[in-house]
Amino acid sequence: MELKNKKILIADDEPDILEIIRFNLEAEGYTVFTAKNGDEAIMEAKKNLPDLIMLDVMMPGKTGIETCNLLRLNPAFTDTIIIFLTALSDETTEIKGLETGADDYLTKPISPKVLVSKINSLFRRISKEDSPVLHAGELQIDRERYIIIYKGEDIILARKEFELLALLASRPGKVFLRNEILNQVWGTEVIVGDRTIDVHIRKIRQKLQLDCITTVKGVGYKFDL
Amino acid sequence: MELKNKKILIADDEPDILEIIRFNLEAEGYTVFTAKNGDEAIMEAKKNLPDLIMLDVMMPGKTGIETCNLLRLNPAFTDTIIIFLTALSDETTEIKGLETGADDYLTKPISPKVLVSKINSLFRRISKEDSPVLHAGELQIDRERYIIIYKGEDIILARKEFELLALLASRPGKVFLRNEILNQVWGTEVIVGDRTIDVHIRKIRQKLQLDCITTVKGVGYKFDL
DNA sequence: GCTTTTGCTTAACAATTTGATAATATTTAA
DNA sequence: TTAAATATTATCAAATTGTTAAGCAAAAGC
Repeated sequence: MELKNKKILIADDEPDILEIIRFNLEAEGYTVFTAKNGDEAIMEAKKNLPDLIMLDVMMPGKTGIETCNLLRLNPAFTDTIIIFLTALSDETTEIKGLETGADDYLTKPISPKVLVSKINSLFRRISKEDSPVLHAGELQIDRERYIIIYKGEDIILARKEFELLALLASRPGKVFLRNEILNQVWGTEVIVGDRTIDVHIRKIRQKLQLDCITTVKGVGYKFDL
Repeated sequence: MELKNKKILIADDEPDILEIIRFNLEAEGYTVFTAKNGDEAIMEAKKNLPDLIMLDVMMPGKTGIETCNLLRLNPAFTDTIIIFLTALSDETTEIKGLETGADDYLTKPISPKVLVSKINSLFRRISKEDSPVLHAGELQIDRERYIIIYKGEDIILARKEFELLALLASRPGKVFLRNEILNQVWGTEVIVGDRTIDVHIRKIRQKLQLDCITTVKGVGYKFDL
């Protein structure tokens, strides 16, 4: 479920719409934030730095278009995907032409399937990070295909091993404390013994045949090529 | 980057614009040709038979609109996608209304993201209308006739089996979470048991006699040839 | 209208993989 | 050196998926 590392902010004045969209996108594995109006959307955007922002065009206070223009003024949001939600009735050329700084638009009523497929395809086609592949030297970590590629060879890791390696490799050089690792890979509720991490680290080292994980005694582990 | 087998011709008198567009489209995997004016565009079009032609409206000599009209007279270009590039200032009703024989238009200044997404979506629209057949290696999935063709043989799958395979094959290599599968194939309202997906997967594997679906334990399934 | 077939789901069980632990060996830093 | 931390290994339980058969409803034949 937490496979997609993408944040989406939705702004709409109708709570029902917010919930429907939230439900469907969370089911897809996205992290969802919501806002009731343009001002709130801008605040949330600055706070959470979403990868995609969905703005209802007709909102009390600032319209979606005004909100979009304000967001685009901020360099932090030049690369953010912005899409509009519009009722069929106000589907003007302006929105159709996407001259508003938005990347796409959706018409209400929203079909969950269309919503999800559009969002997915936007991430797939527009996002600068087109593939969810993490490159670290000769090593590629493909979250989508759930495989490791080392020198062209596919290496298959079990889930915990994969998540653990992906975490470490997400910030090469950074030392992850054992606690951080436990929280990120196992979650906060699960309690496992002391040696569990070690065993998984060992399996990764074994399968990769590559000395890329360094032990920092008394502290944690780090990934380095 | 995936290689799209599509040719795009761009005509604009400003070399900078040509290069920006060329760069972005080539990065997307398109093959790009350029022309400095209307006459050159017509020559290049005849020579390379592009799938899409992008014409600046304001060009010395023939305007983009005149060029478009001339191209449309030639039967070779009746099915070619033609879009206009226009500055906001000369965004006349004529262009907006697309009464010119063009399929769409883009306004300058051009956002690379919008450009790429528009081009992609135009191709997507056309290709979907053209053939609802999904090719994946030796496998063809015909959404319209609801059949699978493998090495020339027709394989008939039941509806759920078909939809499941079509989903997985829509993005070869991508691991679909069980949740994603349930949402896409069964919908969000329906609740089915744990083993339902497995049973359908098994039937597909059985009927296809082909090891194309890989289990990623604890994660989901993926299609790979 | 009745029967047969087909498609879908479920349940029960088998097979497999994964992950955690314990026990032991080894390494490291003070 | 020595206590603490980590590595290694084997083992076992739990989680996950595979397989099969059966039940039922809807569709298709007769």
